[in-house]
Amino acid sequence: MAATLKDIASELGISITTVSRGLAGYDDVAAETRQRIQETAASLGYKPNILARRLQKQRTDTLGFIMPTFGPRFSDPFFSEFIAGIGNEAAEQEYDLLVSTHAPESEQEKQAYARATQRGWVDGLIVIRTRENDSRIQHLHEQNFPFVVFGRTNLPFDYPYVDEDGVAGMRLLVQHLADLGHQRIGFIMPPAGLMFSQYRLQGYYETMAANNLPVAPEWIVEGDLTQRSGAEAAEHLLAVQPRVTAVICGNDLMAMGAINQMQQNGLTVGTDIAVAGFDDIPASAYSNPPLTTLHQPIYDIGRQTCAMLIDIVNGRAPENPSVLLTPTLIVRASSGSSIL
Amino acid sequence: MAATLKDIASELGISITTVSRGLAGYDDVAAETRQRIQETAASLGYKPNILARRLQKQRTDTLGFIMPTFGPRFSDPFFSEFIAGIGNEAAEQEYDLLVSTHAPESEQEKQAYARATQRGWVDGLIVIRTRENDSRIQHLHEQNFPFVVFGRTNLPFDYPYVDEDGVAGMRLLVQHLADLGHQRIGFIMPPAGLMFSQYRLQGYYETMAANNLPVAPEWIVEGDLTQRSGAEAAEHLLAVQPRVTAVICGNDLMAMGAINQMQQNGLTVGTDIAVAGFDDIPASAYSNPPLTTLHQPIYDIGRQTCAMLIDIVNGRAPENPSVLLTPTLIVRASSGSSIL
DNA sequence: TTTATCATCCAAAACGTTTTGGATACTTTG
DNA sequence: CAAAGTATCCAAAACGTTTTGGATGATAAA
Repeated sequence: MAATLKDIASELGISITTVSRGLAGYDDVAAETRQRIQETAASLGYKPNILARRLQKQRTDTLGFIMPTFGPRFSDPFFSEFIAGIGNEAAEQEYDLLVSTHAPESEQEKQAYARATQRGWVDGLIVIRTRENDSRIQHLHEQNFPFVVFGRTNLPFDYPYVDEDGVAGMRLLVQHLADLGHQRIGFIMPPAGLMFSQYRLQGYYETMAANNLPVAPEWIVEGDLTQRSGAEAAEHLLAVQPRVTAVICGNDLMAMGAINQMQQNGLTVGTDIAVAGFDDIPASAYSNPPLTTLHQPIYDIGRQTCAMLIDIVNGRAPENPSVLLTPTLIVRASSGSSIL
Repeated sequence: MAATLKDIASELGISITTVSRGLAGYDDVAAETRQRIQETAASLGYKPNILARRLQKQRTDTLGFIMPTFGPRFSDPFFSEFIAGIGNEAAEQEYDLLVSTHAPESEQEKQAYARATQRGWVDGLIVIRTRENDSRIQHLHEQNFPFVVFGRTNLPFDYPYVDEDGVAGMRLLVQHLADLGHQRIGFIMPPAGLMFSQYRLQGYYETMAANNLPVAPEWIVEGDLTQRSGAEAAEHLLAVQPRVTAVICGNDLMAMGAINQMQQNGLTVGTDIAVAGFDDIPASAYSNPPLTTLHQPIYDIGRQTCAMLIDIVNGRAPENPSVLLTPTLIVRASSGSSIL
């Protein structure tokens, strides 16, 4: 059905080699011959078979991205934006992007990584949402398979990564609230197994201490990054007396859940209680009240991560294999004004 | 470096054929031989080369999905959820998912579709956000390339699709508002080029007429599905006198932008003015006020679309190649109570 | 005239798998 | 004992490309 090099060659009565080289633009084929090759190729509707080409070239020109997500009802806008970032960068550099979703630490996830490191699947992988002693990174490192991580982990070897400085980010948030006069500041933290939770928790402790503010253990509640868990965590937090006057949430989604819960409890967010998020997803500017948060350039991080991976896949050393970005504080109404 | 069938064969002093068939589980290889093959394969860390296998089998076991998105700052949660749906279904049926993003109707998008229909790229494509005389569907149909559409278009041939009944959906929304006593109902519609806009607009007109409610042209404003455009559209709408008492938005994101804008203008949404959205993204339950909207099971639609495509790719006729789903109305506080 | 250079072409190998169509030797059946 | 069946194996072709290492004849330089 579909035309191959052989079809063009026999149509023209020349060799497959010449057709291939003519199409590829080598200069050892006469201009006139090339012309005829191109014409026949066009008239036959020739399209190269990617698989054959890839098999021969021993590379897939494809990057892989395995999203670590829970359950079906899943729609963190973070992922849309991140995929757009890596996808656009990949497309510009003529790479394909293979995407799959698996629950973190699940058997399927392990299998997906095992498959991905098989020869011929993808040339490199992007890893996100790092975990403690991240088994994925361990595996990729052992297999000596090309990868770049968005995030860091506590494994005793080097690997290329892009990450935001979670400690610095939390410092900005806590300091902002402390400056407004808050003394009892709660923290709805992301899942403890995630590395960025640890950095943010560390930043929280450090900055509270730096301001001579005590921390009660009940002020720290763990969520799972969904609105629902934000609401539940807020419910717990509000029951603790004396009540916290400010709450920092591990991401914007949980912040929105928390705000909703507080409002249902009759509190006015921004006045009775301050709330801050983390991520600055587009929705955070349009929530009611608009959300104080930390801006992370997810799209750009995606691009940068992907660009770094493409460098590595091509054997080029990235100029900086350890990128640490400082997020910027976005103050909106949810954190209110000074309560002093 | 990596072990191949040839390595195993020469190690064992048997033929490649036998190794291949032994590994594949054919019964024309002795149990004892198979045993030895498996052991050597394991000890050599053999992993089949996917490309070679695919080239031989003449299929990629890969599905493609080209997201039609604008600009960089893009994070419609719709896409995360849809990708999770098709991704999980694909993974379960052992298919890979190739994802890329391109601006609708752009040159890159055309190229992406042209590439995707090349032999060896993907076995089938999923198309979403259908447009009038959708060139993508036209192209795929002409090429006789396997695809399934989420949405419909106005082309004069049949193609497999899953869609929600936009007319019925709008009927539910308009009727809900009409029943509450609203007579001047605005519509922030999605981009006119998208087919679902047309259905929703049609449902709007029909149901307004069915309730003997006049429609002023100024009540219909077009947005681009982002919060920002929802806010801008609301600004326009609020300037029209006599003011509308209710606004239906083409998706939840625009509804949130609109609500935000109304609140900035000092209106209390749910009391002074009613607002409804479309999609029921998770955030809509946690907005302030919570959003009346139409629920669409995006994740399930993704799964269903993908399952249908896999059927088609394998030459199985899907039992129902034209699925039309009726969304369900979710009433929350943003539409308020009766104003009569 | 001989040698070197150049322009143009191509046969064959290679990438790593699966499938086709037997071959071989051994066992069972009539 | 011959014929048929069975179990086990494999050489070669095929998938469609790119690359290697020349071959050929014409032209330019010595």
